[in-house]
Amino acid sequence: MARVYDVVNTEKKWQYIWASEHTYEVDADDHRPAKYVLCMYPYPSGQAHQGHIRNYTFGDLLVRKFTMQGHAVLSPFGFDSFGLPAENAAIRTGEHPRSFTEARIDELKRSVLSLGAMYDWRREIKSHDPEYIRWTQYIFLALMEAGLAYRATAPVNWCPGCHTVLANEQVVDGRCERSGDEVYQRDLEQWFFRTTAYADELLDSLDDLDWPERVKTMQRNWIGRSYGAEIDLPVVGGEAEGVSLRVFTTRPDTCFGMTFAAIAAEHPMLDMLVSDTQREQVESFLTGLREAADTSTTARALEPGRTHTHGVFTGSMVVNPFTGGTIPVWVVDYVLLGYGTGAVMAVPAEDERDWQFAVDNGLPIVRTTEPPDEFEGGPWTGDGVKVNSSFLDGLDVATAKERAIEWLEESGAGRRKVNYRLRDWLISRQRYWGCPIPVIHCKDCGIVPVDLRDLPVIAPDDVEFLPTGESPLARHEAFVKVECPKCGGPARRETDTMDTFVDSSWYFLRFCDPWDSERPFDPAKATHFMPVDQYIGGIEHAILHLLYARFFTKALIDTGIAPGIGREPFSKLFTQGMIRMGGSKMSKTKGNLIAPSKYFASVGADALRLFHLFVGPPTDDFDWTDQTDEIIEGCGKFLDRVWRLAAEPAAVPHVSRHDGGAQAVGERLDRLVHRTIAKVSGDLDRWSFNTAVAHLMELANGIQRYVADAGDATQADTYNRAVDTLLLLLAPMVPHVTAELWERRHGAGTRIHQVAWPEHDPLLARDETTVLVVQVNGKVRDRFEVEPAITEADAIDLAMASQKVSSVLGNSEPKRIIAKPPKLVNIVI
RNA sequence: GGCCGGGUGGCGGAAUAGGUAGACGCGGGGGCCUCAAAAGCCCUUGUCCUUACGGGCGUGCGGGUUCGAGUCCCGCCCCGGCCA
Repeated sequence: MARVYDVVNTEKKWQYIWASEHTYEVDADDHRPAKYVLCMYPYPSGQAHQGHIRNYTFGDLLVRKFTMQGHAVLSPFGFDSFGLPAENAAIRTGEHPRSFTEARIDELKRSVLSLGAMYDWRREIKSHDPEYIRWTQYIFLALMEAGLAYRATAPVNWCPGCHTVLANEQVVDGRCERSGDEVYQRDLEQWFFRTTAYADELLDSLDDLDWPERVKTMQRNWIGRSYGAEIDLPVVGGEAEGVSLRVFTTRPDTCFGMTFAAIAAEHPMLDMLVSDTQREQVESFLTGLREAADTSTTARALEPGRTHTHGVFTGSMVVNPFTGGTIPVWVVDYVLLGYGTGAVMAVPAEDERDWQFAVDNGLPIVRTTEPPDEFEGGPWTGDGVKVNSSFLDGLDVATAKERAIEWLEESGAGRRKVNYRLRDWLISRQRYWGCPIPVIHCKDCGIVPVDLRDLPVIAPDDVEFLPTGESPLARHEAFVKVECPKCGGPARRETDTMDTFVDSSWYFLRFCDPWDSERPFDPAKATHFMPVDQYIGGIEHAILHLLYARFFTKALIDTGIAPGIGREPFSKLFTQGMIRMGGSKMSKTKGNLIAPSKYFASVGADALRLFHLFVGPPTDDFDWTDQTDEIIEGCGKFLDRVWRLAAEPAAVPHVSRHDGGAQAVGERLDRLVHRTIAKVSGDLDRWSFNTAVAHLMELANGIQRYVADAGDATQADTYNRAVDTLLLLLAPMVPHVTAELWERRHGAGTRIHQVAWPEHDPLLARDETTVLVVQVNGKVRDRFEVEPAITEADAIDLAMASQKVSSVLGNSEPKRIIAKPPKLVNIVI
């Protein structure tokens, strides 16, 4: 597409100027009020994709606008550079993950620079940088000392072929996605962060965050706090006689309806509970489960539409402490070990799945809540009067719950209990390309932290990447064999690395002071910039990343690493929509990436940025289609039009002829200018970028119309005011072309992005006239141009005088007239 | 199954407090300029009826509230997300 200016060189010129003038580098002692705008730091996957472009366009718009509004905006950039793809590539091609990753960082950085997005590159962070590793490890040890990092056995997805743990995403149909081996659950010693210690705070303080409700709801569900009771059911007879099976329930009011107990297949007590007569049946049930399961941890949870539950009797009986009666214990496929105690009291009458199970297996059903009259049968989970429940009879559900818990605590059979769905965060990965966990295992001293002076622990480069999947570190003798820091005896270094979510849980704090060589960051500098005023990223991080980052912030405050900062890291969160193509998310794996480089080289970064801003609401997903290139070209054409309007101010003569007509059109343009300032400023504040662009297009149309209407009476000052305002309002969106035009208009060395954001004059921004709509029975019949201050009486007179109205009215008398001056008069007949 | 979004021209979308539905743009049609084309500029473009003037219909479907509903309420269909 032919353009009216040299797009590529203009953009290169300004990118060079901005970098050399350090405009967007800010420090903690800056006198201007601080703002912190942050886009989620990316995994370096090579050239930027359109999702990145969209993200950084939004971020840069805010950075530049806030700067024009007088703020010192902290706008850092970094790379989440540890992770699986680099390691898998190493196994495949033999290339070291470091060189693989750094090549991709360079590529991504080039895209970001070509976009003209402004960052304080002095602060750049890479997760795999030894300095960053040092402080990540330092924090790990601090959490360990505070009891927030601990070691425990946990069931993991184990691939026997690869000798490694797999993440749930790596398990496809019960098999390892790479080797194809059948995956099974296995217990392994692993490191955890005690996220559950903050469960209540993580949940409760969501209320005050200016985040999308959707994200807050997802986090609330993920934490999943529920109030109820824990009940001990004593086992009678058999091997487990005298032991109690502990169950959790949110419905202690239904205890009198408990007709059996159900436990998860992995429950540690299961073996003890299985009687000799039932052993064979239970074994075959468990084998069947293993075969049927896809092995993700939630595998056997009910899938949509699944109506049948399975299980077998264990042969053991337990006592229902409320009734004193005995009930059977069944092992079932619908109870998961990970939730509550891994065992539930089954109340078929008041729980969907218990009902289904009781019906399938002929177990008794006892209602304890009276369903409403019109109820047709099945489980009733709502409120109602308690029945068949001894001392609870006649109460409503909420009161009965309280009474039942009181009874449990008095009798010692149970206690009030708050349960969470949230688990502690398992951070161990049997991987090479991650931050090494800085501990040493000594036979005599146990787990010994690496001395702070010896940090960072860096994985050696000379490891073999073999397609076994086993961590290369475990086979590296020189790395593994160490002296115990405590006793000096022979010891083994930990070979697991940390989940990459650990790196991303504190990078926004390191950005505040990335040069600190004494500590992770200076708390005073962190306090100056934190919290992040605007955090921008994809909805895919709505749960884990944001939850972990919140956990870290709180934990770093409580361990004394970050005293003084606010307990919530991100005041405002914006989650942008996805770019899709052919119905699926645009991604490298799907091979449907549209590289931005081709646009940088043709229409330019400004046109691409304008397109992303203009094409729809930033929250919405966007479908990339055949038509998309035409829209991008349209954005380029608009910038050409701006260029023609703005390039040569001298082309418009100052004519001192003052005829009334010319003055009126000039005034009309002035009003449009001020209305546009008001609208665009408001739209940008509420993230309505698409309408902001539309209003700027209208302003450009208005300027063109002004020249056409005023002809040789065009006033240079009126014209120039309008054009300058257009450029200023466009400057955060399309920085290169506006910077160039501004310099041409105002002289060498002038910088549009250092000019103050325009303010509107409320008097001028007000409409001089407005359209009064006249309706008859709600149908529009006529319109009049009126003054905004028109009185109700005048409006009605005007309406009644309308020819069109009277022809519709005919002989009918108006029954009622609703007047809402100056917008509307509705005549009802 | 539950919860949360969403459904508006040929297309992306606009309508901030219940008051002109379709801003702005893409695409289409016509014109000017040109030897011609590209670019640019101007007009036009929801749909149906009408030569025209004008009128009917129209925001997923069916009801309702209201002087007035894309917007609020009830029921339903479809799409997306999250959770079970």
